Amino acid sequence: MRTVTIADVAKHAGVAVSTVSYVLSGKRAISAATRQRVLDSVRELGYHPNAGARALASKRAKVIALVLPLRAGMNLPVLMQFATSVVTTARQYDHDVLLMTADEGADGLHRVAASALVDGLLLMDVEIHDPRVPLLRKLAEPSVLIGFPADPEGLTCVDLDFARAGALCADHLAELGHREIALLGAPRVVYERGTGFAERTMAGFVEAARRHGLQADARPCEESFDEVHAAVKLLLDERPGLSGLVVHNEAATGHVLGALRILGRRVPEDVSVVAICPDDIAERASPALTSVLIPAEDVGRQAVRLLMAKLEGQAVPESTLLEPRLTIRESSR
Amino acid sequence: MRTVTIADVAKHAGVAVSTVSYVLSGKRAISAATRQRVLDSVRELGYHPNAGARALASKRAKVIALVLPLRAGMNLPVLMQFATSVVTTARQYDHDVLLMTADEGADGLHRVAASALVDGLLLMDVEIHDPRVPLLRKLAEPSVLIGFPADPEGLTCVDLDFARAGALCADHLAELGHREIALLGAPRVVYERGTGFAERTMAGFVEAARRHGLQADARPCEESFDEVHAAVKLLLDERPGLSGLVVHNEAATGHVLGALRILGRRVPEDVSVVAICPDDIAERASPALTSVLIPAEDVGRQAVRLLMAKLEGQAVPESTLLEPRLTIRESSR
DNA sequence: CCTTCGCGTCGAAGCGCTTCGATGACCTGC
DNA sequence: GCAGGTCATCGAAGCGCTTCGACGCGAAGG
Repeated sequence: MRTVTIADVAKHAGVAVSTVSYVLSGKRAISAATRQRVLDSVRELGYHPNAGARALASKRAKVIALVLPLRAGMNLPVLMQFATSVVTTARQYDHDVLLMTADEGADGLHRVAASALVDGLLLMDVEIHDPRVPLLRKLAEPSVLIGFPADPEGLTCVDLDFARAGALCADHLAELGHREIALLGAPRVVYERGTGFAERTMAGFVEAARRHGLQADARPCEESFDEVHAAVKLLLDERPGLSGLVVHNEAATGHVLGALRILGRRVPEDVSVVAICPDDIAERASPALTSVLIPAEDVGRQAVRLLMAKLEGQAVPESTLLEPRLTIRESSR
Repeated sequence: MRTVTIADVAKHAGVAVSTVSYVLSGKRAISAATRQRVLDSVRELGYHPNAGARALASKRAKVIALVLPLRAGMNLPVLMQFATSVVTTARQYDHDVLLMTADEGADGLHRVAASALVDGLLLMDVEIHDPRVPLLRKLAEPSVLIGFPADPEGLTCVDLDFARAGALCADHLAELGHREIALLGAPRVVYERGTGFAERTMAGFVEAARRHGLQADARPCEESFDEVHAAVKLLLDERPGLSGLVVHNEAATGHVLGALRILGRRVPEDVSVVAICPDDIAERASPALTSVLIPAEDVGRQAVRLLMAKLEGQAVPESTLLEPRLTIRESSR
């Protein structure tokens, strides 16, 4: 069973090859009658354009690269949600997604761009001093970054507004009347790496707390139960008056609740807890956690949209910050 | 800056286009001198073959599709590890990976195959009665499945030997002298969906326990703390003599430990716990869990190898089962 | 009535690569 | 010294598609 080509369709419909092409791309007017005849033939023969040929002739592969970090300390469920939404959104624009891991590094980006395998790049988990950023500027390949490097000048970046997220948590706790609050963040290594989002959350939190005149405290937090337990214990020992706790560390969220239980603090009676995490985790915890969700889907969708706009040659804003949303559940009062 | 083509390289090296092609593919003998000259030109000009043109002419895109499920109840970290190892291994064979989500369904498979976007398919999380399987047979596109459908006849399937994994746990507990043991599995929905691996683990466990003359019990297990707590409590109430517990549910693993702690059972003094999960989770738990690891990386690597072999036209075994490995840590004695 | 225009369609020229058959140059052995 | 055989290289024919310019035709305009 030889594969069906555009020539087969043309013959079957009794038109020229170019006519079929124009029907399919809509780049020239075609009479309704002809269009219908062609479309029928396409369906009947089960025609699918050959991707390579199309890419070669049109210089558009209809594929974008998704560069995932896949390294320690990352938040897998969020990453996954994100990847899903990227794929889904890309498909809506009739594009496919090539998966790349960051360990191919800059060479990898160069390779896929130079070989015209992809039309654009989507980089996740961009760091403050990301070695890929300078290359990106050189390549002049359309790209969108998730996260912010130190100097976003001339790039297109999307992210949740983490500063606002941190602030939102502090606002919420302040509103409830708490006077002493703290934030438990990502593992130390994440800060050392200079990943922007973790720092920005802390900064937003501290700043908002200061504005409200609260006593606040923000520190990294490792992910094993024992370390979480130790950290929570230390915190409670040092700050007896502490009554509000923000957790921005998915893996640790459950452990924090466990540690509080063991340390004899009730949630929310003794300590109010607010998490920054996806909704499903917050809902599954017990008690269900008041949370600021990380809108991975929105970010993915938005990133793809921006990239598509760039592929069309449209101008797009340099930075897009997505507004966080607080959902109140059982863990805060 | 026009992009460099093979013709540019040919001119620069003073040879024919076909000679450059043969140097690069190694499909015909080329004198050492010429080869070197061509290679130098390639480097100097920074030449990267155009993927579309190559695909068109050679009928090989050097891209494989990775079809991920991305639905509820899946084990994200494992999935991620798996995806990483697939990408890495594929790159070793000079192939790239196109990411597809299962919700594109059979149409999606058909599309990428018919458009020659990819040379082969890697399907994850195959179910017993998977709607994609019949299509796969029709397509005659080289493919490898992770997991086993009801009838693997004529397909190529790879998976961890879950029956052995379950058995290994039972063996281990029997050896330690436990007489009453139980297995807490995946959420009920996973069994209802007919995902093979969960069932096979249970079967292997039960069978091995029977062989050792142990009293055994295997049940599904949800993933919220409350439900896990309830399930563990019920189990201990019903089976006071229970002293060995196997957990085959990543999300629940931590909660089981928490529940036992709350219910006043020490691990491993009162109850020995064995988990079936990736090593990092087992190590991070406290106490560190004796575990059978899910070798996601091996599975990914093996799957890609098999697919590449098929692309070369080689015959490959219908089914490949990867041997599980038990690592003894602190949670069992 | 003839020119002009726009619409719908066609033919052909590539896009950059692989691959097949052909062509020399050079060696071997009788 | 020449037929036969290698070895290295070349030229050209596609692969299946897009796109540009051209063309025929009926409608509109003078």
